[in-house]
Amino acid sequence: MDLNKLEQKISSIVETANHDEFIYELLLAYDLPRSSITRLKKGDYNQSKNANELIWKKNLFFKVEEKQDLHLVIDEANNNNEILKHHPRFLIVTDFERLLAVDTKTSDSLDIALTELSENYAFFLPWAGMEKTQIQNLNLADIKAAEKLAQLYDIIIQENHIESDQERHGLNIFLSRLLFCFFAEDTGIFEKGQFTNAIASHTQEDGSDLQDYLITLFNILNVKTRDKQPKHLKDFPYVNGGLFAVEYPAPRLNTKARKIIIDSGSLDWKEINPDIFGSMLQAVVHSDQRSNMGMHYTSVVNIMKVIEPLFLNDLREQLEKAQGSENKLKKVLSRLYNLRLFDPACGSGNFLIIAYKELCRLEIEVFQALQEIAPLNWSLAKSGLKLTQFYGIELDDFAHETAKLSLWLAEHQMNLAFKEVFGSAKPTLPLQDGGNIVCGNATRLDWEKVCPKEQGTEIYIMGNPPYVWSNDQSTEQKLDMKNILGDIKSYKYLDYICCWFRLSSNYTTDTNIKYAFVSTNSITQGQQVSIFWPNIYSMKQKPFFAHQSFKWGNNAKHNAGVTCVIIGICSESDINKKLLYSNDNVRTVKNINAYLLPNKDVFINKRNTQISQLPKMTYGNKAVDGGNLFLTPKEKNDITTSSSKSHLFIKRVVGATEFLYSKERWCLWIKDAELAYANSIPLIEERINQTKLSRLKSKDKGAQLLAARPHQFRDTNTSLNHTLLIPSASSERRTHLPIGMLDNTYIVTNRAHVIYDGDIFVFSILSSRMHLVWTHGTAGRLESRINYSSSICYNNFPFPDISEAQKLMLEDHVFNVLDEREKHSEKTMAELYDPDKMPDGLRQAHHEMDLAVERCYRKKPFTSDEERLEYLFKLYEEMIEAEKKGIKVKT
DNA sequence: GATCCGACAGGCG
DNA sequence: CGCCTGTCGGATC
Repeated sequence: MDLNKLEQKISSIVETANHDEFIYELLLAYDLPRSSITRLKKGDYNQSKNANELIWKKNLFFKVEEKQDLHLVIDEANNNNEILKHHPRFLIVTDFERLLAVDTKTSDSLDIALTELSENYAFFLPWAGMEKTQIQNLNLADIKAAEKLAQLYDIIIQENHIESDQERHGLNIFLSRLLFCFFAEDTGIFEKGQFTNAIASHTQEDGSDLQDYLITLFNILNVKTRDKQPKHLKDFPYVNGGLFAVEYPAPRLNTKARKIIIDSGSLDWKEINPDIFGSMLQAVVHSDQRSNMGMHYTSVVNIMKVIEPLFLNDLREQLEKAQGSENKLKKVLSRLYNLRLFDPACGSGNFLIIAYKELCRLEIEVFQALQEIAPLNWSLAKSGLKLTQFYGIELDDFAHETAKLSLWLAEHQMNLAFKEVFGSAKPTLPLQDGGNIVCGNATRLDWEKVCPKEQGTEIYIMGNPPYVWSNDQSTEQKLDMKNILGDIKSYKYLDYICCWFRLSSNYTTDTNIKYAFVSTNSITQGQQVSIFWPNIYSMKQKPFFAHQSFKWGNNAKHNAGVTCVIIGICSESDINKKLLYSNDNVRTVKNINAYLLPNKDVFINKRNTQISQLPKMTYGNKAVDGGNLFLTPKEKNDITTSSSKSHLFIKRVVGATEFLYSKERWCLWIKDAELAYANSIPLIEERINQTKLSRLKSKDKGAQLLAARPHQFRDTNTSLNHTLLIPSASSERRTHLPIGMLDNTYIVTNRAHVIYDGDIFVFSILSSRMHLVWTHGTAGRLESRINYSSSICYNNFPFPDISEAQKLMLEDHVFNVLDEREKHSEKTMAELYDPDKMPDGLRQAHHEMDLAVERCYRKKPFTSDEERLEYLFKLYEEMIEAEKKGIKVKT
């Protein structure tokens, strides 16, 4: 929804629409379906029997009332069950002079002159699917400005030949300067409206001389003294500051572009949030990102989660302790001025901007405290914070220009805040040196050149670097990985973000510098942990605070689908306390390990044999068939009715979904010797051919080789008797892993792990709380789901050697659990193991089985999952030690 | 030959 | 559109 257009439409409705059409036009403006509105007009949808009234289920109650007081009318409607039973979202009454409205969901109300309706368009945005909770933290000024810019950008691209990097860079600079001017004329840097008024009155309507005009103007902004120029140019103040220092071309512009520029003057630029706006702008110049504007910018909430524990809380504490002491307060000031903040993946600079604003607020507090105790010395408060304290690296040229610009805008906003408190502030113009934002690849630049470690400074590194897992890394990124992480064994399994952790640790070595990043949680789970983190630990660096997994979220229309963690790292010797955050909880813990658990440091390595006396677990059968070897019940039926012998080649197939939700699925399962016969059935032959084609098309060499036997899955494993099944990905909410026990007629796919013909008692181990706790602690995750693995989770699971008698006893419990499941054979496994719906009998059977399994470890019962995990980690280490020495652990 | 993972992806209410 | 929960097969060792 284009908010600028919406606002315009509403204002024209108010001006021109006749009274009968008013409400329908209004609904149309919010993009409600035209056909529904037509039927509403005809009366089909109108639930009201009264004249001058309209009730549209779930959407609207509308009444025209020209005699009574509108307040009484709307209150009455809001208490009228005949109206409310249709659940209208909005109640609106009007006499076409004033308009009153109530949002029945939020109880917000509106009481305005009808002419003010367009300014209040946001009130009815829920009609367009935008809830107030969504809009609340979202500045509509940002969206509207970004939309305007997008329109302008599109015209410039059409009218100008922009292809080379240099041309693109020129355009980026131009947009950045234009933005500055809009902002400047709305916030007192220029005269109010000076920029757009000058364009309106001194350039041709067709836009033909606008290009030259802007080039001239931008040049003048860089000149300190003017004389010969005409007055309308001379009146602009001297800006400088690098923004206008170098002469760049301006693009050709046309009538429409000129109009957009002039119209932009009426937007609310002073309401712009430089942090978020920058991210939206980025989407303007990358048209592929338009649909998800700002998907990857970090929300202010998450930025605070990084900077507060990293340095802000410490500064606040110091300020608290300094209250009443001029000396101590002066120390806080000098500490503020010696801070250096460095974001090596800064995007459009939102971390730096938020940090800058927070430091300014702190500085204001310090000055207030100083004025209180020594008013004579501190009557003239003058901010000493400088943009040059902020450092950044950004790959994208436009984003890096935006970051520089946004820092200036933030500086001006903070100057205004300063002025509000102290009555005066340093002048914004001429612009001072900006932030040290470098455009380039952070993995290839020398960070010490970007942000030199000067004596007496206190440096913090922070940000939200890019997450790219191995399969998605570009050739370029793979090269970066090799350069930064190449010395680490199996580094190719790591996420791209590890480059930033490595480089930060290198930068931080032998200093008291601290760093913290928002990261994908996958580097703290599964296989990446033991590949990556020992390298950081060996540099004597450790996490000193961490946020456990939380779902990524910001105000973008479409959020990125990823679950994040935040990790703060510094030299071990600099840590005095460790804070572990989970959701809204904080606790001080003795240790934060690389899994971000409050346990001792462990690294669970992949291994391909079992550390305990347990049978081999493998992966289910992988098809790599483009879907052609799988059959729905209907497809299976089509084949079996076409040929009487075809059922010989069809088997029931089970992956995680089929197992958990009792879904029926079949597959072709053909032995080499039967191939000729199978091929004689046309429906089967067709599928085999399609499989071959699909395999030949694959980028993967292994898949291409498989094209030689397209009648089969890549793997062809089955059991003689029974199969234990563990879903590879499954919900983390369950209190027990849903383990399957299948007979030998089933084929299991690679969506599940399997133990073929293993001892029955193993079922009890896999189902146990002990194993679940271990799994939660060590396995990889799909977001927050369990991504079970054999080489990390199962093969490393410590379980004592037990006697035959104990095995028999565990088996009894297994049959107990299976019996309990059988009692509810109509239910799916997902229902049975839903923590809210689990039948009592099954829960009890599992509980007894848990106790039996736990007695294998020790006599004393476990009292908490933390205790269980601690015990398992300890036993794991002992078993690894013992294995090295070639002995067995006594349990 | 074996397998871990997804700035996800698909279904449902 | 937000919530819930696991497909499929590439990239890696």
